[in-house]
Amino acid sequence: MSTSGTPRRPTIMEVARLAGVSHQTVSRYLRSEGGLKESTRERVGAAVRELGYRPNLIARSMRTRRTGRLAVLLPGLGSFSPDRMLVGAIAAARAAGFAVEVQSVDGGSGARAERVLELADSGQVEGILSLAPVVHEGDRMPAGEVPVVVCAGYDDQMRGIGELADGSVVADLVAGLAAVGHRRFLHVSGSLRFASARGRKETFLRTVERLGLESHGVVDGDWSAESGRDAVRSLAEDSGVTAVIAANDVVAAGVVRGALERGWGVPDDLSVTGWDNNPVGAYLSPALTTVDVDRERLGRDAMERLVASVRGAEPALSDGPLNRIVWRESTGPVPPRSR
Amino acid sequence: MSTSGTPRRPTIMEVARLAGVSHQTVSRYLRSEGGLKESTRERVGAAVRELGYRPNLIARSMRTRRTGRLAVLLPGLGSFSPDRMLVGAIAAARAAGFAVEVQSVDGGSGARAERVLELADSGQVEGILSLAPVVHEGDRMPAGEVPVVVCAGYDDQMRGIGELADGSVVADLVAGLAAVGHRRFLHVSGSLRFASARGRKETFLRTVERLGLESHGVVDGDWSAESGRDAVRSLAEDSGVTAVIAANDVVAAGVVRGALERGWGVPDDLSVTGWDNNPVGAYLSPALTTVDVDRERLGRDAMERLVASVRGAEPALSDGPLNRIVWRESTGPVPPRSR
DNA sequence: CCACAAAAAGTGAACGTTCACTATTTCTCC
DNA sequence: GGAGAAATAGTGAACGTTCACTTTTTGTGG
Repeated sequence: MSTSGTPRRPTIMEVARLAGVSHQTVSRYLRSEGGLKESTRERVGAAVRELGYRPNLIARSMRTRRTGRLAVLLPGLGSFSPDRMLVGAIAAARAAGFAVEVQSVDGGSGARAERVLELADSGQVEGILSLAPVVHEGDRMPAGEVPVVVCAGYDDQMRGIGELADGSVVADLVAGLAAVGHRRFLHVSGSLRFASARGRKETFLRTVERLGLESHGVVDGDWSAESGRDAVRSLAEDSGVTAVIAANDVVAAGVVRGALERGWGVPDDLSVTGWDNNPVGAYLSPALTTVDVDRERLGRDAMERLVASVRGAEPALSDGPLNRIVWRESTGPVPPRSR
Repeated sequence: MSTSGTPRRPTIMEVARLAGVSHQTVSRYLRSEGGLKESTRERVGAAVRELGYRPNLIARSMRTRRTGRLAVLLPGLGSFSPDRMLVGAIAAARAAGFAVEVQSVDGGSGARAERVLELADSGQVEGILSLAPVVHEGDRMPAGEVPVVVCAGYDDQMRGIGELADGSVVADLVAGLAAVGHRRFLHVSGSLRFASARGRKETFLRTVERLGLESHGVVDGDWSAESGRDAVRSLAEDSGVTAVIAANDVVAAGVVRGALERGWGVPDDLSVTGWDNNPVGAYLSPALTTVDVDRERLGRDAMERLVASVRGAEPALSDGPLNRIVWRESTGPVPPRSR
């Protein structure tokens, strides 16, 4: 316990005095700018350590007009759960030397657009990453200064990462089922306000066409189990559908339930796939075939794009598989007599 | 598009000039400090609007030595998923006028303790909320200046909120099962580094004792399905256990699986309860009895404690039920012949 | 109408750093 | 060893706000 009231933190000036140099030299030392004689560097370093000096980042921000802070926007409500993505995004930001300010915005993509503008305008952050859709009305785009990256959003910016990667796996899913005889498919999509939902839907349709299969169509859902259950309920008895690609595991759980309620066996009469690898899905009966997504990497990649954009550089995106199909019991060969 | 390069933002000085007052008067206006003549207030307001002036919060921070920012620490890895809590915490912080900086820390509680110290020391945040355990080695507690609240942590600070509330529901769960005849219970806990896991365990033991029931003991798990499955596997044939309280839904799914594998019916031979209300749990067979937790409120309450602590006030915590038992198919009356 | 108090407004410095210069020291080469 | 260049170090101002005062204006009672 020190005896004085508040033990004011030492400043660059005090370090300079102790080291016997000018404050500017200390400043250079702190920015590790080079151009310091070895002996000087050591003296300053010793002074810094002796005083326990730590730079005042706010004062620095004030002078440099850079905050070293990026904002991440989270959807406030709803089933979309960005946890792992957030962790990945934060890790990437930290690795790049940025702090992350997180905001969560209730309401739809319009509300988020408002917040994006507000943030861009505040001068508090150097870039903005939104993990949910953002729609800008008319010309009210954010001022040119602050880059914005939207993940799972309307913007096309993520197309190179999320959508295509997503897509290829939907294609694999369909192809894998086709390989065991399935010909007629149904897709229950997620909320189409999400790029991920749109991407999966489009890829589904493209793949079915490309492989010469039949689509019984797409039911536009909302990521809920109920939407999956309803989709199966409203299927005609003679629809001929033998495989359902659900938007995620929760929807798939609803599809399975709906099928069982109609007396259809899964996978004996109907194969069902999910998405997300919800740990509980492995314990459904039948255990759910699903897609394990490296959400952390998804967030990391998005953040890397943002950082690159802030710095005016090219993003260095990671490679390797982002999604991995986990085949389990809810999928199987097509039934002998197609229903 | 303006013709100049960067359209520097207007400062308080320019507002003052336009309004024909001193910069100090503008400053007073901005802080809505009162003591301004109505006519003056209007003139300044008009100038602010005309210039589109927005205060430079960094400059303000520099002078006031307050950042208006709180930090939230997230566990980097592991099954613990703080998403809804984070959303709640952020909402509460925003309502109180604070921005939130989120950090995620890989590694154990020791690593988090390091980060807490680093943050407390940085002068960048006025308070720290950790959503995962933090253990301080020896005397290296954070400097007195910056309040720290640990949610789901070793600290006793949350006891009034999380643990007791949790506890009461475990008691209800056990009592509910006892009411339909169960006498001998097993608890599969979560990782005991989490206060929530410890709280549920303690309450389980206390309740069993209080109601004059029998505990077959507690298996210390790690929130994983495997730990639940193992717990059931290693149960003696004649253990007499008819009800298992699992730490969460994933563990419960493992317990159910383990029971079915041994040929025990759920709930005919064994009742199983989970925790978290994982949406997929409703579609397990049997559908999982679980506890629906208002995680958002959990986060909000924790943040409210932090804000109160920063301001030296008493926290205004919300009331109403935090947890709600959802009875489903995985629980039922005790089997006629107790195994 | 004046003395005095209270209210309103103004003045200059300070917060802790970096920027844009200038001054000094050190090195290199003939 | 000395001129010139390069490396190193120093000086003062500036970033945009609020703090701690001081000055001016307005209001009040005798």
